[in-house]
Amino acid sequence: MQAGDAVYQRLAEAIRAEIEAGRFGADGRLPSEQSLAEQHSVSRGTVRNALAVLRATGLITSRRGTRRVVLRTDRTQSFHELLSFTEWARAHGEQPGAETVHAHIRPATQADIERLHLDKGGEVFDILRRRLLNEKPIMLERTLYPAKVGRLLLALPNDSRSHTAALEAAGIAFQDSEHIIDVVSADPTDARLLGCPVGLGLLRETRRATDPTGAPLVFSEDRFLPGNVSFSVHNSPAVSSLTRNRA
Amino acid sequence: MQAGDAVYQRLAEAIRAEIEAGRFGADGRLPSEQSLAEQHSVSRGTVRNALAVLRATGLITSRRGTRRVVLRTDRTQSFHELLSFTEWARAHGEQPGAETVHAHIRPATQADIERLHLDKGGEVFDILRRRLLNEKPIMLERTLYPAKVGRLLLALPNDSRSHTAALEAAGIAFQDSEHIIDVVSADPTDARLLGCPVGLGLLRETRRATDPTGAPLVFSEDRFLPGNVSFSVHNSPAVSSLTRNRA
DNA sequence: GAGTGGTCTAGACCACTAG
DNA sequence: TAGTGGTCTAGACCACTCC
Repeated sequence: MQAGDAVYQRLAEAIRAEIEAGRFGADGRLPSEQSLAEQHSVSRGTVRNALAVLRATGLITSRRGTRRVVLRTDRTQSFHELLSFTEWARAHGEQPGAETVHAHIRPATQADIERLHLDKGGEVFDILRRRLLNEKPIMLERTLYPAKVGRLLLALPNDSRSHTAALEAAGIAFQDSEHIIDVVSADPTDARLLGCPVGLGLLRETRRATDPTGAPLVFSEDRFLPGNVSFSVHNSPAVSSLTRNRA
Repeated sequence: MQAGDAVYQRLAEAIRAEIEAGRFGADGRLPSEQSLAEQHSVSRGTVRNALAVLRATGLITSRRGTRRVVLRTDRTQSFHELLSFTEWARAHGEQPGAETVHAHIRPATQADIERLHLDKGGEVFDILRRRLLNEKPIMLERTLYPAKVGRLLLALPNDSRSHTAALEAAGIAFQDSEHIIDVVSADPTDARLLGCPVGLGLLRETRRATDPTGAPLVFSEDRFLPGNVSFSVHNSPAVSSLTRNRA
């Protein structure tokens, strides 16, 4: 949503907007770095920083000798939409919903201590929510916040509000996130709350987000009913963010 | 495997090796950009290029005001390991295997034409392989190559050799890849070849790789038996390569 | 041969962290 | 206040694409 302060971030946003508006057409060629630099009165280095952002998301190509080419003109997803189910659903023009199954502060287990880098004897804010899309349940979300973060959330009355947005408004900065994607078999709780048979294969996304110091802000595990969502990743040799792991 | 020609790529590799060797310790602080530049007799810009590579893979942090910190010391995965099942398995010290179910050149369907950007009336090299890990079947791999690429592969006698490695040896350059991950229900063919019940939820990875001009080199769909592999992605606000999609 | 993106340099200023 | 990474500039040379 908010454009960054840096010139290259604002420039990236401007170019992205032009691409989405079809300014260069699908398969269109972008202006040269040189001319973009002149048009926006910045140096070539700044233009390159901006284009690197778009390159990393697979929006444009990059190849020595020829102009950059537009690969897609569709809306791209922000980092925030990846962390917030609510923002993601809204951006897709769908009606997000949430029903809290439970939400309470409890002592951290050994696993929690490791996942959230807590001190021994720490507490966590443990939330289980059933997520709806257009009033149909599609996902079960188990979220753990360090108690310090959780207490901020407990002050919020509204169940349907985005936790992520609320935390950002409170000055909590999300810096990095690590996502693990695999399949898990529906247990009796999943089956009851999602209305599916026990043993059905659910798409699972386990996620941990950290603040700029590397301190974990949230650990969560989402289980999606099959056929509702997929995840996609763009990769190039220079920056490879996806890894395949042995389970 | 082969380090790139660029100074920053070789430097990134050198620093990565030092990290993996535990040179700075887990949670250790890296030398400043300034001192790295002096040590390696390069400019700070080149050092920053190198560190950006490590940053993108989640190996090190990046935060204004403080030294960079090592996040992980474990082996990182190369772009090639993401494209080649064989290389990936070997890197994990496991025994990869492949049994070809079928492999033939056939006319492209309409779907193939779109996926591989073929001309009307084009042909594809269609391969179905059962993949083994330590002699146990774990994945079914349906691969489509444009006939032009496929003919290169047909010249190879050995079934167990990595197709990706063979193509690279033949001068084919992989530039970008797009991966889509979701769950799919095992059909009768999957069940028979993987030895699982029909309807079991399989982890599916659909992948398309392109050459530097953006021309598709391969389209493939892998279906993994649950519990064998997972995928992980590292994301940060500046470069967000993961997206969640509505199926 | 002209134009393009990839790489590298050298220097500058700023925002932020930490002692 | 000193040190650090983030950003921006200006200029250079090269590898590559395409005419």
